[in-house]
Amino acid sequence: MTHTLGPRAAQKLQTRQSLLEAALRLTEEHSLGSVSLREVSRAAGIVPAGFYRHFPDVESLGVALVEQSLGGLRTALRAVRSDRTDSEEIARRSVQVLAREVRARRAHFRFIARERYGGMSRVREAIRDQLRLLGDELATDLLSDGATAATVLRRWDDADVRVLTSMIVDHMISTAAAIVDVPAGRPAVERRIINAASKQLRLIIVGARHWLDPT
Amino acid sequence: MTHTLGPRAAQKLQTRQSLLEAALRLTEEHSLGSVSLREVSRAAGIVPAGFYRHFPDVESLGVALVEQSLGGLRTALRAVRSDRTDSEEIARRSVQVLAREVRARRAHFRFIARERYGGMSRVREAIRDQLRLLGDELATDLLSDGATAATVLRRWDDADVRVLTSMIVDHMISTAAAIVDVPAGRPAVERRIINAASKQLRLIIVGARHWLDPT
DNA sequence: CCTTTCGGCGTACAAACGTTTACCGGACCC
DNA sequence: GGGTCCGGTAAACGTTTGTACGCCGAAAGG
Repeated sequence: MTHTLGPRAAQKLQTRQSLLEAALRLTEEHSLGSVSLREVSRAAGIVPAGFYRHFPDVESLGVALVEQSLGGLRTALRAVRSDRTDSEEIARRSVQVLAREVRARRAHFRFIARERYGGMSRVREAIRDQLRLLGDELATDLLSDGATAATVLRRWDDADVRVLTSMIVDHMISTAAAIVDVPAGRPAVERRIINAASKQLRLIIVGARHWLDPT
Repeated sequence: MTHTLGPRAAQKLQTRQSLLEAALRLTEEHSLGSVSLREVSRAAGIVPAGFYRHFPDVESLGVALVEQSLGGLRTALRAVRSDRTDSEEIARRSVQVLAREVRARRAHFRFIARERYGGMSRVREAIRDQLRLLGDELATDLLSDGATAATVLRRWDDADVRVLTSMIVDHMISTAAAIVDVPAGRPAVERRIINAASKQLRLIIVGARHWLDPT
């Protein structure tokens, strides 16, 4: 039901995408708040006034960027979890997929890490919303019928499950930020970070498994 | 051995402090990178040119701010851990102290959260160094003679201990960021965050305790 | 006491900024 | 085929920016 758009709308979308990519490129150096409207327009190859044909201000462009970035991660992670149910396996694969995603779209994740706490308020808000969604999806997956984690987690309070999943999501984003921060072309350092992240995630899982144990 | 300074140097220190506080106040709205030299000078009550008498640029001011902020947290946490040795107790008290510190110097922590990934490179670097120190101190405390955690952790690989402590430090900063993000005057929300953070920290501890368990 | 030091002031300037306004030309629609 | 829509352009505006220069007056120091 996607109406194929005429050359008109297609060209507009493409320019919009140029703006998004330009902003992404520029945020590798300073945060979005200090990227000027003129700067991003220039990098996208249009005149400053043209910017307003797509976004009312830079902040709105940021919100669009958030949705594009984290939306992609969400669908990627959903795919990972759909075919496997063992929690240890899910953990290991999740970190792998995260690392792959980060490598494939490094600038996107740098942007998210940058703006999560540092950005303008509407951008921060958009990120928080997307991360909440990520946590919700993780929770329903962990509680779903096939999941081995479900046998443990079903004995938990619902709120506690959310505490767990939000911790996992937080850890995921921290890991992404750490990977992004590693200087380009140092695979050894990156591997060390991924290794640590896997251990940390497994540690969370072990903790969850023994959460209700006596002593 | 602290030479009491004349009115000359005292006044200079005070102006410097005004600059730091002004920057702290301004970073509640935008990140340091988009705070202009003129803006912070104006807020501190001096003329733009006077700024150069204290810092060569805004970034250097940021580095000074990092040391003041995280230095304070480090000494506060050191005090907490020195008199108690039970890990569960340490965990609970650490979160309490963190919450107290955050409440007492909210702007400082907002600044750290903001700039940790979003800031200018030298500022990010300074934060990373301070957090590494925090992790190191935590590691030696946990391995020290009196600590109950030591009986478990001494069986670990050193690198794994560092993986654990860096995770705890990360979690601490995330918690601080979350507390800071809560709209002012909503103690219920803040309490919920602190509660969740305590549970998460305990979960980490439980995980660590059972780390080497079979299955 | 007389000189040096130095934190802060005032002025200046070129550059970059956000935003507005009028205009162009090709896709769009009837 | 003719009128309308609309993405992009060009020029102009008032502001704010970073940085440089010379000056002042009081503390510091011999």
